[in-house]
Amino acid sequence: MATIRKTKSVEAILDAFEQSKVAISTSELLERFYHQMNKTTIYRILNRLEDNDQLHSFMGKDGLRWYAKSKECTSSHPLGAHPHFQCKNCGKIECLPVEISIPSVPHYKVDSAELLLIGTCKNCLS
Amino acid sequence: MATIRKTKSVEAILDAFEQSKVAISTSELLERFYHQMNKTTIYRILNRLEDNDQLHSFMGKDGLRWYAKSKECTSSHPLGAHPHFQCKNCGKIECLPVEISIPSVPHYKVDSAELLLIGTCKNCLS
DNA sequence: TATTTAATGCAACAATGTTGCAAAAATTAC
DNA sequence: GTAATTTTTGCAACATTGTTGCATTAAATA
Repeated sequence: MATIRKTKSVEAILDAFEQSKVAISTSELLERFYHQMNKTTIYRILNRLEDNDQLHSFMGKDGLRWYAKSKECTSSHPLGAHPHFQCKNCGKIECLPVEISIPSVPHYKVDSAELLLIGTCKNCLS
Repeated sequence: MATIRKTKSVEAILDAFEQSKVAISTSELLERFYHQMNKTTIYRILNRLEDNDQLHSFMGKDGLRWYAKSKECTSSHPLGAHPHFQCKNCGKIECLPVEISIPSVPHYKVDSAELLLIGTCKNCLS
């Protein structure tokens, strides 16, 4: 695995994730960093950070790709998967700090799982 | 809910799902029906059939949208969700005939869930 | 400092999906 | 059956998301 250089662009993107408690969609990242760096660079940095396990990505209900920083828990569990929660109202996605048990399927080899819960978040309920 | 007319295009697409045991990605549907109907028509039929609960859709790991016919089980369970299995090797996605229990999250209202299992399918294992 | 390696910008492209509008097809009313 | 209404379709144009090749720049190493 090639090492990742901490360039200004990489730092800026990593910083966005440090600041954020929720996942960030690619489209928001594009908007946010469009003036600082080329979109190709944004995509490439996201890919690199995901390859490097610093970020993880998954698809939202609407077809957007979302990124969030990988927490410790991710690496400590081989089949480690935490669910994501997408709010129908505000659209935000959060990583839920819960471990889910991945069902096994007879005759199939299951490596990983993605669970997306859809509903209304704490904020939008009140 | 507006009624869906069973035009030739609609019949052709529904037929594809009757024939298929696995889910079908949008890109495959586009390829398959490109010569029979316009791509706008394809997208619109898929949307209509999903609104009508004849098909359900979900996102694959790679960012493609997949469709499969809704089985009886879907409507009988309000939170009804069956997991999907995507094979890393052949790329196919199947609906698993298993019911999953959707975890509840304190302070959140959960309406539905999508579970995508990723691994190697029966076919590719042998 | 020179050399090597990784990262970036840019332009072009590809795939997926949406929109408005006019034409065609299917229903319904008469 | 014909006319009026409603739904569906085709088409062109557009928007968004993402990728690729290549030249350039920046960072790390020798």
